[in-house]
Amino acid sequence: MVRVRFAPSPTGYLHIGSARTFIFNWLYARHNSGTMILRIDDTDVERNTQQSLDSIFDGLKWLELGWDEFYRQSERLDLHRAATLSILDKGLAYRDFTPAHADAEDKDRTGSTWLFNPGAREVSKEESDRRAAAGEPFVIRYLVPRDQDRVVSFNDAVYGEQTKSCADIEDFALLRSNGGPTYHMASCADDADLRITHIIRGQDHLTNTFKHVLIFEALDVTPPVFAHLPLLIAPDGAKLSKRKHGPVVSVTTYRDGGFLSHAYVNFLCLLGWSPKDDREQMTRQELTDVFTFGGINRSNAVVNFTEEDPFDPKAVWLNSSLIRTLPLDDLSRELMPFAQAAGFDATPEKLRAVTPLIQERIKTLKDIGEVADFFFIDELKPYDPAELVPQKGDSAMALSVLKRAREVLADCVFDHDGLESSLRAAAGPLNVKAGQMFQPVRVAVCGRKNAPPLFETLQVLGRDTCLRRIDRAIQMLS
RNA sequence: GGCGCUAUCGUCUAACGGUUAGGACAGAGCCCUCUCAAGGCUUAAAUAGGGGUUCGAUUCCCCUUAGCGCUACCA
Repeated sequence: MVRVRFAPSPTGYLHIGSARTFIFNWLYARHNSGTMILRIDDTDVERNTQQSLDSIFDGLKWLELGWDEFYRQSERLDLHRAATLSILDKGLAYRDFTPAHADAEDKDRTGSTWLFNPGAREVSKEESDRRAAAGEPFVIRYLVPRDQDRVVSFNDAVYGEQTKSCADIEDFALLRSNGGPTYHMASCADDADLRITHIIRGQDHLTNTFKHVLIFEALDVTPPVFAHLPLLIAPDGAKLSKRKHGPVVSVTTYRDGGFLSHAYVNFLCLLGWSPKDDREQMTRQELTDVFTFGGINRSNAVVNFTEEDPFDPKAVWLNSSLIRTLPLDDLSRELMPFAQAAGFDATPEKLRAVTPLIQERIKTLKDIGEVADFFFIDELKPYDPAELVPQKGDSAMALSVLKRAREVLADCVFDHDGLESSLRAAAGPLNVKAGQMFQPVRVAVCGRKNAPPLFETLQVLGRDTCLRRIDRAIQMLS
C-alpha cells in the first residue's frame, strides 16, 4: 500500500516548487491507489506563522487536489522525543554539552567539513547522564560511525544509486537544547510512524537523505523509497525566492492572475517531468494514468518569467487553450469573480451572453477586464475619433457610414443575420467596402478597433446601447 | 573550502550506441478573415569544451568549465 506525504513548513506562502512537489506526490498516490498525507512540519516555533499556514491551505485549496490524512508535527513532539531517546539508549547518539555557536568563528573552511565538537563524543555515559540530570543544556547528536571506509547508501528512484562516505557526514543534531526535535529527527520519526512508503521531495534534500537513512536504521525501520525532484529555478539560474523574484513564486499569484487551476497543474507537471510522448495538454486523469518516476528529469527547470510578465508563456498558452475547451456555462461561472473584480455590473445572464464572444480572445480569466469592458460599462471610455476612420477612408466616409448605419440599425432585425445582411447591403450604395462599413461601427460601439465579431457584439449590446454610442460617435466627428 | 547533483534549440522537453537530433511554447513569414483572436501552413533555433571506449557517440567513462544543492540546536 503506497503512502506518500507532502510536508510543508509554515514559514512562507505556498511556493510553486512546493506546489509541484505536492502535485507529484498526489499523482503518485492516485496512480497507485495510495494514500496522500498532508503533514505540517511546524517544529520551528520561531519562524512559523498562522498567515503562512493560511496561505498554504489557500494555495492547496485552489489546486483542488485534496488529501486523505492530515497531521501537524507540533502535536507529535512526544513521539519525536521518544524516538530520539530510543536512539540515545541504543548508543547511536550522544549528548553534546558544547554551547551553541561555540564554533561559529572557525568558519575558515580551508580543510574539510566540520564533523563534531572536540571531546563531545568521548563523554562517558555516566558523566553524560549526571550532567543532564544536573540540568546542563545539551543537544543530542547522531553518533556517525567513524570507522574507515564506512559509507551510507540508498537507491534514489530518480537519481539512482547514491553513496556517501561517513567521513563526509557530520554528527548532525536530533534534539535541540530546548527539547524540540530538529527537522531531520521529526521528519524521519513521523515518516516511520506514519508508515510512509515513498518520499517524494525536492532535490535540495538529496544530500540530507544520507542522514535520514542513518536515522531510519537507528529506528530499526527500513527506509522508504526516495524520489528526489529537480528544482525549479529562475531565468537567472537562481533559486526562486520571494525577496529576489517577487510574487511569481507564490501559487496564489497565478490564481489571482486568472489561471484555471487545471491548466496550472498541467504546466507544473511539465516542469521536470515528461510523459515521454509529445503530449503536453493533459487532463488530471491522463496525468494520473501516465505519471511514473521514470518520467522525472534530473536537471533543474527554469520557470520562464520576466520583470514585465510574471507568467511563463507556456503556462499562459496552456491556460488559454483550456479556456477555449471549457463549456460556456463553466467558463462563464469562472469568469464571474473576475468580472466583479473589474468593477463590472455583470449579471449571470449578461456574462453568459458575453462569454462566447470572448472565449477565444482571453488568455487568462482576468483578461475579461481588458477585453470585455464595453459590454458592461454605461459610457465608453474616451477614445480618439481618428479611430473611427476606416482603412483607406477619411472622416467624411466615417461620418456617412455611421449616419447610414444608425438608420439601418434603427429598424433592421436585430440578430446576427439581420444585422449582417442589412449592414452589408448598406455598404454598396455608400460606395464603401464591407470592411469600411463595419470598422466605424465597431469603434463607435466598442471604443476600439480590436473587438469580437461585430454582429454578435451588436446583438449582445442591444439596439438602444448601439444607437446611443453611434450617436455619440457622430457627434465626435461633426 | 569540503561533499554531492546536473549539463540537448531562448524556455519546457524527446531521442535508454546507428535519426536529415523530434515535439511544444515564445519569435518570424504566409494563408484564412468585418477588426482582434482562433485555426492552417512555412521558417529560424540545440547536443558546454577536451580527451577516451567503440565500426559508430547526444547517449558509456575521465578531465575541464559552468550552474545548483547540502555543509545550522532552519526546514
